[in-house]
Amino acid sequence: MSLSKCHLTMILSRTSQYAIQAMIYVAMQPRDVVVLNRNIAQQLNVPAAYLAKVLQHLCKGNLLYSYRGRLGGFRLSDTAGKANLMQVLLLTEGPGFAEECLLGLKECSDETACPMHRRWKPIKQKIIDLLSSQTVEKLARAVQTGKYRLADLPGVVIGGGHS
Amino acid sequence: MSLSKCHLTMILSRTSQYAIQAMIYVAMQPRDVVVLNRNIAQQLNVPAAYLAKVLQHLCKGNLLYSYRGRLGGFRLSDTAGKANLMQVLLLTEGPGFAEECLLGLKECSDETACPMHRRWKPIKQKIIDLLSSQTVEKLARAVQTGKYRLADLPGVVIGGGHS
DNA sequence: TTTAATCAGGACATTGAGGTACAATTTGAA
DNA sequence: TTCAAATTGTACCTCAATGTCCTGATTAAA
Repeated sequence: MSLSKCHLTMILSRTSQYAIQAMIYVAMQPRDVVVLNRNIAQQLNVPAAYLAKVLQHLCKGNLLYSYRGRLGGFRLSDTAGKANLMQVLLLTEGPGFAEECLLGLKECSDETACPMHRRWKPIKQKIIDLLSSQTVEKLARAVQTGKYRLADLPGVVIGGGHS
Repeated sequence: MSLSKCHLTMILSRTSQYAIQAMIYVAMQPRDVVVLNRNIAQQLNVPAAYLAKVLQHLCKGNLLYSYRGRLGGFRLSDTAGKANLMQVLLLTEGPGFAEECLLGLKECSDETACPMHRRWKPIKQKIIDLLSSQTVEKLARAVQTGKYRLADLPGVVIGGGHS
């Protein structure tokens, strides 16, 4: 019986969580600093090889710039600081990830709804509003003040790249 | 690259969705009617063999009674009508499924929080409140009025068991 | 020009959720 | 007593998400 031993998804995939954490971490660095995948993975305590793929994806979506070769690494794209979490999730979860019916019906709209639809809709909207209102920059600053943590380790360090 | 082709989970696993749908469907039947797994699966348009496992699980959690042999089937347990969705999800998602940090941190509480914690917490509470307030019986009645749909097919039929 | 460091990308391994198949068991009815 | 119909339980299959590994391309510095 493989039921009820679930991985506790609740909204965001592991991939999306890594993506958001990484974006925040990169945004915490000075703008002229290029950060290594290795350092990001270390600081966030996530698997480096997998994180590399996620970062690659964020590059394709123009949220990060990557530099190859010696002294290479990643840095925030010019517009990424103002990017909100919905924009990040658009890349990692795919478009329309917030459209789904709570009970899984293929058709579930105001016209033809599941019995949870009416009460679920405003909550879903609140989630979307929250994710849309939080920018990468804003979250990075929140962590820098020391009030919040990013990784499981307390006190994520600034630096770990080369200028 | 297998990223961004996700299955659009958003909160509930397929298993949980099946469980809730099935509970509502069974609750729509007259109390002395025993419903066949086959009929539930047909009406809800979900795979019967898998649904059987989910139902089995709901029996272990005392939300359903099952009767074996000829004229066997499932019916609501004595208390299940008053059961709310959190109680169903407790079985399918496991305990503590609503505890997790949005960004995936192992440690994320009021004392040591991720940068989303403060704003996420009230929304999570709203979700929990909603799921706690909706009982199986209430949802079943809502579908019976015809205002809401349960399955992808419009108009789920009552009956399909034997008394 | 060589070398070291870094990302890019493909191939592969692992894991768990979702799904299928079938034998064992129980039970009502002929 | 026998049989058919039903659940139970177990074992397996499939697939996508996650994670690992390795080779190649690229670049700066020695």
